[in-house]
Amino acid sequence: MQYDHQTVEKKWQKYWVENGLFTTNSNPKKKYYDLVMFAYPSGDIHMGHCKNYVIGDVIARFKRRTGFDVLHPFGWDAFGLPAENRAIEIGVHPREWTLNNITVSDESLKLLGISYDWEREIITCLPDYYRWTQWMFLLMYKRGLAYKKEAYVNWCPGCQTVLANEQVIDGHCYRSNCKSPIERRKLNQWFFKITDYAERLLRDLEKLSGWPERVKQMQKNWIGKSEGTNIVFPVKNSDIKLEVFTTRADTIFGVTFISIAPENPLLDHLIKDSPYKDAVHTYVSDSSHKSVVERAEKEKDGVFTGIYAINPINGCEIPVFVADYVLVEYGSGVVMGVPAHDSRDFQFARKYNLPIQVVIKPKSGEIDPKHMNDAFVDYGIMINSGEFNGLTSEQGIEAVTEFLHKRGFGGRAVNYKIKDWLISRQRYWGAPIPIIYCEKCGIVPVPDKDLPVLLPENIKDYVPRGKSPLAAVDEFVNTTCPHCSAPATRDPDTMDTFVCSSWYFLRYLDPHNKSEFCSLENARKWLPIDQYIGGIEHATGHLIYFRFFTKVLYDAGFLHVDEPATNLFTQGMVLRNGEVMSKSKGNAVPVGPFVEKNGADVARITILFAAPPERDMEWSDEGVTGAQRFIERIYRLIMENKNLVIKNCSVQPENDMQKKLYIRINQTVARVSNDLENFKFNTAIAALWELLNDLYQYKERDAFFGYGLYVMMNLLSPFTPHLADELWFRTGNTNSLMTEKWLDYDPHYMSDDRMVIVLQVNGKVRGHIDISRDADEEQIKSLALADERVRRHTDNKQIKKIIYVPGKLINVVI
RNA sequence: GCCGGGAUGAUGGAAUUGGUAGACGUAGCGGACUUAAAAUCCGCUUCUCCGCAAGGGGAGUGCCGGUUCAAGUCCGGCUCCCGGCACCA
Repeated sequence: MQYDHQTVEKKWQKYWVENGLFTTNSNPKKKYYDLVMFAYPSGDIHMGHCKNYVIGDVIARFKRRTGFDVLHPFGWDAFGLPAENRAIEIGVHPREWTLNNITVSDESLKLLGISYDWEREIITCLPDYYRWTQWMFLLMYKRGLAYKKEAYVNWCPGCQTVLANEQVIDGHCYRSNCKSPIERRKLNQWFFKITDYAERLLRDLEKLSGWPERVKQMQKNWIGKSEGTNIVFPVKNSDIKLEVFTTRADTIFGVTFISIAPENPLLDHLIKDSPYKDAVHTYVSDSSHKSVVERAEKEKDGVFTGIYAINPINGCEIPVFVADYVLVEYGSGVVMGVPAHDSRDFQFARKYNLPIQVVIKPKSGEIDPKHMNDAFVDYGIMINSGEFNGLTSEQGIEAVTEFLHKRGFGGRAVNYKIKDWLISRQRYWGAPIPIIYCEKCGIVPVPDKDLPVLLPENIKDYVPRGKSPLAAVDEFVNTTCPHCSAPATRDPDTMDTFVCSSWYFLRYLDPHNKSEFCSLENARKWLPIDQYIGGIEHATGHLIYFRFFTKVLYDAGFLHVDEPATNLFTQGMVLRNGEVMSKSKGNAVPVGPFVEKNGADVARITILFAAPPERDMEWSDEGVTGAQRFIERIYRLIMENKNLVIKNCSVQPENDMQKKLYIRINQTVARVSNDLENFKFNTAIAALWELLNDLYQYKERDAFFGYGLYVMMNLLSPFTPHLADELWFRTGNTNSLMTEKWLDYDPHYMSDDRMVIVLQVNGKVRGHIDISRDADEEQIKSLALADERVRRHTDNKQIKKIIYVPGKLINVVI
């Protein structure tokens, strides 16, 4: 009896859609928002992409059967560079390429039987969607969270555009087929002020108990909160004050120089009368030509500015250097140099023969300043520090900060590593920034009523040349000022696609709303996301951005929640031959042909059974073989016995064999239900496999056998929905299992009334006794001591004690 | 450097949180069915020692040590691997 997956799968896919089984109940009583990260349409999807979707689908199908109104939508993150690069290569319009990819990929998802509510599909490159992306920009602008500034930014020479910090990996472009070394350029760009939310983004991580610890830790590191002191160093013979940030105010007596970043805007003013002006300019110019990586890897160097600053704690004069190991964007872009207690400062001081003044000694022991090889960076006891001598570093930090604060030389300060989010991109295929520049009125936001600012379609040249291709489209750029109607120009840049993806989860809630991105009513119905599923690679990008957007919308009164997702699950990747599955590596398994040959349910089992879902899995032919056998064996067994299937077993088990099977059945219901709640799909399938093996072994064709078959097909439905529904149908039902309530188990038959007690002597297993569950401790002990194998080890020995773990084991200690 | 996570048979992986290590699958071996093969069904498979056998002993979850009647699981110290951040002052 051969299982004809092709016919069966098509039939049920059609049935599900025609009967609206994937359609969301728009008035949920008990809502469950099950969301997988949407996708970039870079071609047809392959099995590597599908793991995510299969996991989401299992959850959706399970939750529906346990009484939830499930929202399970999908969509496409459709703007972005690959489409544009394709356009440059082969001349097809990015829109056409993207929409084609979406069409074929949607088809593949349907072939796998993923239960998306297709009526809610969203595509970010369509004006209906991106008008709201633009609206989000304007909201940020109105709330003072979008601003334009001239700044040093990450420039990708490959993509010919700027990138956000989150898109620079080890000094290189994040795009896997670019990876160019990032350069620094000073450009006038739009930023989102995510730093205003740094503290809340950090603090609220505590609320996210349903998020993996790893992701929270990564976000914490990324936000990088650092508490310390701002210290003001007045400049000698000048009104300029240099402010530095330090976490080690206790080392202030050891400051022997100050370093300022070459890009620091204070610098020009500082050196305007200095005789060392030219040398400084040369140094600044040199370092501006170095890439981020080059600067990080070279030896620390700098140049004296000819300027001296005054240490506010003791009035000492100290030289000011320009040094490009100082980051302009962190703190104030000026640092105090304490060579004795900071490794970088130590190297710098050695190179330029600056004094190394020891002011902290270890809590036990001494430091010999003459023979130091490196800085002493640990906390210790303050020395050579005047009235502060003898304080511990912890006390010293407090005391010095307090001292300076009282005298107006600074005070407590907090710094974050996270930087404002640069969202301008000098590329075509994105949502245009809805801003107009007017000579008279300056920066003018496009009024809401004029949205969307349409991306022009008739563009001839996509090739990036350092500015947006839109700058060359006169019909687009030239407009009139919304304020004064004078001729004006549009911003030619488009937005980072991560802006589009920061709010997409809201559009699903109300995808056809023409007047709002989402009504508050719909937001209240569905938010927060109950389960979000996606890749770990988004930990410090998208997963921070969408939290940021949620908080801004909450503050503006558009949402009632300030965190988007209560639970997050990060799935592992799909590998083949040891490498991540991808089209470009040539190891991808395309969906269409695989499903044609083996079936969607085989694909689903292969993915789910190979490894726990959070771990990387290797796609192997052996895995496919196993999944195939699993499905065939179930089909055969149930079809051969289809007349025996019964929905409940009203009889009580009469013999041990029946009881054993009935217990197995109940245990399986419990195990599978529990595993489904905990993302343990591999062990859930293993439990089903055990039940299957037991059913094969069971020779009686009685009610318990028939019930076992019934339970089997029921529990299968989240994993292999086509097979399950087909069996359900063939055993006399006219509906889909999707609309059947999930099974309960009979609590009276969860375990045998007999138990197996493990017999140990000194912790070593020596035997077992099979005994009634009501047996008391004394009875068991005496049986254990009488056991032949136990006696072999206890005879002629003195028994010290006997440990009895109820229902489990007995350990005789000799 | 800092912060996470991990290491279990030939192999993917189980193990109710301290209580029979190796569930389930794959591969391999053997058996049944078959003229034969495939498929299917049924068994065996951590290493090692004693035994013709039934059976019995010993060791074993990266390494070393500890706690405990009992450790893959807890504690201390390492080794290696993977991931994140990294000139953050």
